[in-house]
Amino acid sequence: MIFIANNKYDVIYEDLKKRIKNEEYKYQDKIPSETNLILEYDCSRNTLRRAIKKLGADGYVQSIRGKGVIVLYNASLENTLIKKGSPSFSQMAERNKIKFKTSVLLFDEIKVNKKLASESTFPIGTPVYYIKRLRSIDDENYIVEENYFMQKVVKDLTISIAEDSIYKYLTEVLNEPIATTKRLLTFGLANKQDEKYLDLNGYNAVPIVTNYSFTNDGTMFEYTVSHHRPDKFIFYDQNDANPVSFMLDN
Amino acid sequence: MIFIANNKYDVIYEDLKKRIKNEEYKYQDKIPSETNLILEYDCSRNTLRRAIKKLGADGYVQSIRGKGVIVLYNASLENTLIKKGSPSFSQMAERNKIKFKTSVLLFDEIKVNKKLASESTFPIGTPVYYIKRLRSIDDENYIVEENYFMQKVVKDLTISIAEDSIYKYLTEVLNEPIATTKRLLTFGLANKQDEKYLDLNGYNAVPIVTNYSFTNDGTMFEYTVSHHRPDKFIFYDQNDANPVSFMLDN
DNA sequence: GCCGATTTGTCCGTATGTATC
DNA sequence: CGATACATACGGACAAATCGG
Repeated sequence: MIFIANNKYDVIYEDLKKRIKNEEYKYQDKIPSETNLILEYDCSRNTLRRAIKKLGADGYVQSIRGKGVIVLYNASLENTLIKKGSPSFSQMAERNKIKFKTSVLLFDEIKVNKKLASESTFPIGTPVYYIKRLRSIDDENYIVEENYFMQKVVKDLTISIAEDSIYKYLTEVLNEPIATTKRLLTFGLANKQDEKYLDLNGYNAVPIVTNYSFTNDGTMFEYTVSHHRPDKFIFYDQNDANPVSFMLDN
Repeated sequence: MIFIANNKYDVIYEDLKKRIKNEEYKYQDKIPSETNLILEYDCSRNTLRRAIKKLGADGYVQSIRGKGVIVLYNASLENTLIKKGSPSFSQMAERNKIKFKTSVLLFDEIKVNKKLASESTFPIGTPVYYIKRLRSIDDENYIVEENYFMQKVVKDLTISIAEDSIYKYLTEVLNEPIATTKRLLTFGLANKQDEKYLDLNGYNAVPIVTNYSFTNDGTMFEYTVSHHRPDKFIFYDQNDANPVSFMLDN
């Protein structure tokens, strides 16, 4: 899949990113000043700064007032990260890019009961699809997950759609893009289902990702709990602002 | 600690956030249009949009072109998240806000060898402080961590500083703020040190957070590996853009 | 189905403030 | 102190999506 940048600031962002990755600007180098880049890209200051800001948010550069913009991207760091885990296996991108083989273990229509309501925040009585699926690649199982989808949003779901891609069905058929996902990562002792389906490889616990997804118009329509294979799980973030992790303290 | 917003857009951001949290604008409501908010806050469109963008990045709202800006923040979802883990225990904020009791298990000055170089990306031969520390609250141990700090940046470190807060020393004494941290989260089988210090509570594996921190001028000066208590570990993010998680596939 | 009003998205130009050297 | 660099803020123009009449 080729990424097409439609906006001017995205074009500039992609171009600068390419230069950094090609090490035209290396780790700890300064990139050219705003003034020079404005001339080069023939754009306004706002547009250029927007591109720089995005590079910063993605961990490629760091702006320093009065000095310039410095490259943080470090090819050798990137290599050690890639050694630890192949980016081909991005969970963020999983929905639309990676070809998981998906087996549907259970497919049902239920109404939200009190217990499910308290963990999902769906109102009691909401009609939802309840699905259990197994995700695998090359006959190795990586994820066992339970999905709850609001029937009001994800209309006329079938097993064969659930075996393909519900995300694709949502965006391409129902024309309902996913806007935001809030995500919680915890670790839990493996249950019988985990033992049955996942190669635990000596671990007695698994990473658990809880997802709350929102449609473009702000409705929380999905609640999903995924149990991951523990030995190959990696979570990476290069952000400095938002992600917050903490521990239970009860 | 009281947060003081210096900039106009931060003042607007904080005010709108407060209104959302007070449920003046509730989940799925539209907030007033740009035009109205510009009048209310007596600001330019750019300034207002900057505040809105930040609210979006933090997961509070979602903008929809042609329609408006919709509230995603859901008090009841927030409550279920808080039930799972107290935000008082934020790892992001850990460095400066939370009072961990810190015991120094080991304090040494070493030069980076080949093995350390390959996992940290410090150049071979770099002089670093090598520190092992145990973090606890109320006599319960939560984190065992190994730090490597470049001596060129973190000058004249002592055990008593390491027992207090290296972050505070960096910012307040050396006047060297931390700009960015890249973070990797994995799950590994517990070693003898984990068994000795952490209450594993039946788990045979622990969450491992690997940190690469950069100074304001773009130097990677810290490499840290933290082993966390597994039963109470939580990682939360409400972002849709950057964080990427994936699994090893070798 | 079209049109006009409303709303957010993109882009431009300019002025002023602040930090660095 | 002056030159350079990024940060904040203002205002205006046009594009694109949505919605109601």
